[in-house]
Amino acid sequence: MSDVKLEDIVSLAKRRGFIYQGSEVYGGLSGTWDYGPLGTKLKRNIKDAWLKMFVDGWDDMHQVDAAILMNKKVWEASGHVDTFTDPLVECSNCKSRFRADHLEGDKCPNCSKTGTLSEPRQFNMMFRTNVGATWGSYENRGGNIVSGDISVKNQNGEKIDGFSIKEDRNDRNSVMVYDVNSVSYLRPETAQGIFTNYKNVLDSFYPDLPFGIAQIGKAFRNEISPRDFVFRSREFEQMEVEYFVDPAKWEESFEHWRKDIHVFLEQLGLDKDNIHELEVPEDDRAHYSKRTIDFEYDFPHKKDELLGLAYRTDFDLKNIQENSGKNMEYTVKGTNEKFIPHVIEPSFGVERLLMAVLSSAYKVDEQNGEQRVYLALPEDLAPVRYAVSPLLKNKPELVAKAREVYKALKKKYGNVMWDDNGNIGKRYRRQDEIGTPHCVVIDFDTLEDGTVTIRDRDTTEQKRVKIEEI
RNA sequence: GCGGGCGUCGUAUAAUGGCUAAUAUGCCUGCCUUCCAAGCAAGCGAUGAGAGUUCGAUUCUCUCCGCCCGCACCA
Repeated sequence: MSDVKLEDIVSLAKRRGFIYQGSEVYGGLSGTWDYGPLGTKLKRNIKDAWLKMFVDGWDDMHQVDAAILMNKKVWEASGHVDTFTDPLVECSNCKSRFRADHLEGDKCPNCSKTGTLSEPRQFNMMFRTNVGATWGSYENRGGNIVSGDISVKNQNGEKIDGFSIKEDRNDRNSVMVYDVNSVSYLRPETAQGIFTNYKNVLDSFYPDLPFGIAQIGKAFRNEISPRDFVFRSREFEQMEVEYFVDPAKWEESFEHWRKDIHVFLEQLGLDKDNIHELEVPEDDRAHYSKRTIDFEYDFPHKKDELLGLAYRTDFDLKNIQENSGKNMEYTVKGTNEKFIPHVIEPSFGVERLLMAVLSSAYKVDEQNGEQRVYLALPEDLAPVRYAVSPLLKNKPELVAKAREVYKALKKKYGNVMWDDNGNIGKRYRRQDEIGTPHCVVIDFDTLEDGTVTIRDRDTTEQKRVKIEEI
């Protein structure tokens, strides 16, 4: 288990400019987090590592970047509009909640009253409207009105469930209803942006099977209770691949992915002992999946899902073919064999990886009798790779030389920070906390022989090297 | 969503129905400092938002917002 406290991570993330509460100046917005300069860099490095490994590192991988807003039909065909809900019911008497499919009859299992169970569902799609809201009426069920817990009729008198609805405070029988025809959903997964472009990529490249289409992008879910820092939020970033395979060979590719995922996680510095594979049983799998492995990680809050690997069959392409009328078949070159490819889908959450990286890198040790906190980030992930300091900042010749070294390193590596704050010990501690692997210090010897000291974050040891050798 | 707890400088804590809301750290300016949070001096910085009670509210009450914990949920 992780022995780092979540609050320590949150505090450091805030203090050092990794992650801030979303909309903080206005009191925040539940389930949103903003990334500060270092958090943005760390996130970028994680995404780069992923691209390097799975897109650049695999053959026949094609990256796309689809629009977040998509035609409504995408989500109707994918099954999300119908099934992407939590089938909960609530007792209007005792307020307890239950899964609708676990109940028998209309008796509340908690307080035993009958006829008190509502007909709610939590709609997990987020959406935006293209035009302003209109006013409509709803069937008042009595008691407290809860958004998502009432039904709304559209202009044709048909019941529409699940939309977030705002009460008119002046008239409790009137609510604001969004015009259904103007709705476009915020994608709850990036996958559909890939499937909808499958045909386009085929037309441009016609890659041999197996091949993959990769995408990194934001996704949105109307989570009931965002929780555990950035672990579960309403807006998050996914890195997904749809890997198209011959249905007869899906297991081979599945296994390939499974292995590479472990390699990747190790590269991020995650401890093998904290990573657990969970074979998801049929009952818990998504509606499209024939096999799913959840990769779980020992987070500070608890063991929880880090990413998923799913065999998605031909569910999506088949749906698209049926709903769009367009042919999604793949023709094997040479044999002219035709079939709809099946799909292996590894799905990574950037924030979850970031949280795992932070919590595994968070270390506390003792230096000269004092507690030291440092982030043992892998070199490629560290937001700052080199910090450059003059040993003393009131000696112009040292400062000038240090500036020179800084400029050269900055040009070479990019993520290099100038630091002349306080004294040298303070700088080391500060750089430790943001996970800078190397501190370069220019002293009087540098002026003589062109060598500098490089101090290592994890061991605190220093050695002298020529400037050019860095 | 329900129930419980909480919300004070960037961070970590203290205190208070009435005095300039304190301490450490941080940040900033200057001095000093020849390698692991040294020192001196000056400065910056907070009661989540709104309403109510009150002569007076950061403190009491209510609503909202947010965070944490439990339940539930997370195809």
